[in-house]
Amino acid sequence: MTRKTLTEIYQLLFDHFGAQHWWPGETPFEIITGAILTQNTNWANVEKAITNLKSAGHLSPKQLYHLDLSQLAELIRPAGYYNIKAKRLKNFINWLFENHDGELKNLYCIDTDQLRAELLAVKGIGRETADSILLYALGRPVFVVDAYTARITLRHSLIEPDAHYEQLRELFESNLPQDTQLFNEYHALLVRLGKEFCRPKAKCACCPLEKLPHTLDIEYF
DNA sequence: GACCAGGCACATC
DNA sequence: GATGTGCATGGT
Repeated sequence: MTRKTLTEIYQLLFDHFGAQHWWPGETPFEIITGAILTQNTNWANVEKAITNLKSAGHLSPKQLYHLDLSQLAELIRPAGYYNIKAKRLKNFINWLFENHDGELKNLYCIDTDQLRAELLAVKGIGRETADSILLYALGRPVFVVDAYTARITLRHSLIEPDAHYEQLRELFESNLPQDTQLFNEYHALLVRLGKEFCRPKAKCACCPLEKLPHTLDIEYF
């Protein structure tokens, strides 16, 4: 039995699926908006909401800052939970204006741990959303854990069933080089794998790495 | 019609 | 700390 590291597993996924080109968004602010809108929501629905915001000329911190809450909610309606997500977007914008002059570029010089704590203090931004913002919008080497990550690692006995978010994050961050591009691609590949092979009610037999070439001898640590 | 989707806050025990 | 619930649209 060949033992494979998380790095080697990554290589198998990359060789199989190729680059995923995440995050799908043209600007850091679009990425942040998508991170909030995609909470428990299909990405296709999020794209519709983002298209609405773009078409209406509201996809910037300053534009959103001045946009009425009910108007914002209507624009993002396709993304679901539109009332609460409108508030969450406003909460982020208000934090940005009250603490950082409304400029994303002012975040670049802030220490990652402090920035994460500030983001988590914004109502509506939890661990996954904060880490998605840090990694994909701000380029910090933070591993993003999501439902797919938990499901895949659990089904392959990489973690205990009762493992928490931070334990999952630690698993990846402590066993991989602190490399933003690697974390970017790895998370995207896990999502790709999860979407295709690791549905909630699917059994392990149909699930992930067994289906990939040359992976039958994987033993996780 | 049921299930699912790149969560989070809050109430309750 | 663990568990349950509300939030909602749109695709399969």
